[in-house]
Amino acid sequence: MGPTGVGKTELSIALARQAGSPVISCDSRQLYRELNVGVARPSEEQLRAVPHYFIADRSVQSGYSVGRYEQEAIALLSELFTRHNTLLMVGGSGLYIDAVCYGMDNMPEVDSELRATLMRRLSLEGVDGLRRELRILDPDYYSAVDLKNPARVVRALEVCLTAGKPFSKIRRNVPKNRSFSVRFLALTRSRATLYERINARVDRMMEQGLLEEARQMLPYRHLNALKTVGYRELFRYFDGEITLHQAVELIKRNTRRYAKRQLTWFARYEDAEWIDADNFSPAAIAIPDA
RNA sequence: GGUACCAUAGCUCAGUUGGUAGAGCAAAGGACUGAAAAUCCUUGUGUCCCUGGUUCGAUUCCGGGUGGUACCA
Repeated sequence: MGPTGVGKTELSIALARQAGSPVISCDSRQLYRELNVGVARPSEEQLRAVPHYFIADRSVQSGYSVGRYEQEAIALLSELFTRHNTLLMVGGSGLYIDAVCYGMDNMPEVDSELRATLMRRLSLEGVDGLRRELRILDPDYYSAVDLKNPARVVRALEVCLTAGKPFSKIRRNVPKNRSFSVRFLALTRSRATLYERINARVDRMMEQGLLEEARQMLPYRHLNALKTVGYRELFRYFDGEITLHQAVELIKRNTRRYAKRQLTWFARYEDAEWIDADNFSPAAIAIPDA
């Protein structure tokens, strides 16, 4: 794991070879085949060097979610573990990492109409109305949740309404038993270097055709998959709301902020081994017998 | 070379009728169970250019210096 732009992809190839493992991606955006330049997908060459999973193998229209990822990843792992002792998982999506390592509680499938209705109510009455309803349906969660965060309130409500019981009764927060043990390697760099790399990478993405890639995604801008740094800013440019230069600067800033959020997330893995990518060689990591 | 104006946070600037200062942006810290590259919360970081003077006290007023900008030569 590591923040975006820290150098996970490059390192992953070397480590995968060392471990005799494929690379199992844990990235909520590189999943999509339509997203390439903007999500810094590994190069053709890198993909050829080692087998990769969960890279570019579904559509932005598939309505993917962490829940599906957990199921598919666990199924894949148990299949691969029949042939491997050590598997390498690489990615920066914290929630996806948690889903694999600790599991998600089993939640009902929520009808997209219900979500849409709640979103409509959100824009009409604000969070207040939704909060009041949550207070009735799930007082426990109401007192625990960040009530200012509409995403949290909406999700809790839709689960309550679908399941017919409180969200907090379903969200048990008990780690699942997994048949493997996990070693967390967290890559980091000095903040200054990380931010320089991010800024430079955004410029490179623009040279590599991010603008055109984003233009082709315009019809899908309402999908969750496209609520992504690098695309949404360019959508605003297409709308004539900001200049191209402004869009690029915003992509850099928002990517930096994203990296910061990732670092905050990773900081809670108490047993993570932190690796300074500024001076490091793959050989420094001892991979147990592959 | 002369005249005028400016010099305050990383940047752009406001302000202090003399009691060591605050906005925007950038940034920092945090939360997180099917949107997660998402969503949300909190926070002002400072030789007020340097140096003398006046004053109980100067970032503020006065002199000098340095740097910048504009105009005139």
